[in-house]
Amino acid sequence: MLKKLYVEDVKKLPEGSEATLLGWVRSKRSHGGLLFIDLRDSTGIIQVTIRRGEVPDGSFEYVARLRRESAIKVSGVVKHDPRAPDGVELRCRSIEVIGESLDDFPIRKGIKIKFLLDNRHLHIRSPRVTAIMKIRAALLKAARRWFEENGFIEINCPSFITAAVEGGATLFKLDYFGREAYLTQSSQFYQEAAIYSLEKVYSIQPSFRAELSRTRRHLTEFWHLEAEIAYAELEDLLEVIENLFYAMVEGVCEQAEKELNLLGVKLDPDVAKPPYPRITYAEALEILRRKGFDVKWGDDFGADEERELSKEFEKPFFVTHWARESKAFYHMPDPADPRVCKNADLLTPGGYGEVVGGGQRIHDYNQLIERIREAGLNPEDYKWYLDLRKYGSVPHSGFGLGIERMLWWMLKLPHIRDACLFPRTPARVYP
RNA sequence: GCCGGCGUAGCUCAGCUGGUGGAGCGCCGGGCUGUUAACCCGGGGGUCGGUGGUUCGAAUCCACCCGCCGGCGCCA
Repeated sequence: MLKKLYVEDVKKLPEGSEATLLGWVRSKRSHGGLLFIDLRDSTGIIQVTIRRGEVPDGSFEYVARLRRESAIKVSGVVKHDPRAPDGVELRCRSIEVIGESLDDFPIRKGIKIKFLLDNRHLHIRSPRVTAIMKIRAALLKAARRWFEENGFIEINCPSFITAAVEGGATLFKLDYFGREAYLTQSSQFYQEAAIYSLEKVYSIQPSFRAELSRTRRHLTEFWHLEAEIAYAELEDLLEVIENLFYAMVEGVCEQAEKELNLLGVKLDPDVAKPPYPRITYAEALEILRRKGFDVKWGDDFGADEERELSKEFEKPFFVTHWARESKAFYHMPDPADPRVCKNADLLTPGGYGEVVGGGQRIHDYNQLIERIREAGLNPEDYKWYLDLRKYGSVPHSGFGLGIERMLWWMLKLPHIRDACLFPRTPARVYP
């Protein structure tokens, strides 16, 4: 490796240590014979001071002309000095240019969102985006760890599919060697197939939605964490969801404390500590009606309704037993009340809304056919999915969680696209 | 898809009762040995989103189109 030390490491070295750092020139302040460089790498920023006469002939003048984001290699001595940011700086002895910026770096303070998105490939170098991506990684790591500890097997499902999960018009259609195919919007059906051998499965992969939804909580491509569990009923599922959710929040708090501080986010894991409040759809309707909303049985909640509802809670909360007409055909009708299904959404407090959706699936062959017909769909289109109910079908439940939605809530991000490296929205497929 | 907003220098914007396009920042040149995305002096930089129309004359008025932003519906 060309690089052995990182900014984070150098900041911890004792006074007088010699160190060599490779990084990028985040900014530069010139004072004639004295030059300050803020050197950036994946772990942070350190000030480098360069004095004329203390570096080899000619290199001072050369470095003084370097543009922002030039890549450099600096060797020097660690100096603890209260005048430096964080009280530490690197006094330069020699400096080498690795990759010079050929042009003025276009990203700086005060730039508006359109330009930042057009230049996302450069913007992602910012400490803020860097911190969010580290938190995202910590979140996924915590999820995998929880699944691992609880006996789940990670599976990978196809992105090219032929049938919709819910038969909507929200699929991206594509040409598959002359045949019509689509990009997946959920791995649920494949997971349901997998439980007959692996029993408890999960997957983390992109889902695609061709919805022209211009909101701060929609992407056309998002990372979908999904799980499916054999022999699990709704109650079992809710426990899985809240335990996993808590483990993910806890994991971020433990592993990304520095990044949370950098973002100015105060995240208390106790806000996600189970058990979560549970209300039924019928109860949610009551609350909304009390607040003056005109909501009828069977209506799904709009953004305003969801926001108002979420103000009633401090913790994430479940809304269970939705009206069967408002949800997809595969949800299990509740034998105790056939007007509703044994399903649940997990909503986050503070108006951030739905992050998880799931429930118990219909496992009876004839009942599923009946529900497919009721939904105005053709059972022929769901042949292999129906097959799963023909051979040793068992009760099972599953859910899907939007990774970016969870980050959006957890970090109080202004927009869900802030939770991904290269967000995809109806208006953006570049860079 | 619906409603609203915006598009002028590299960036952020002013200019909009029609009369030869401006500022701040950045950039370039010069100065400065303790700055905190420093400071001081000087300089270059434009198909005013596009097309058409009204007019002696359009960044400015009108029509259409394109692009993006914000919100709604839909959802994770």
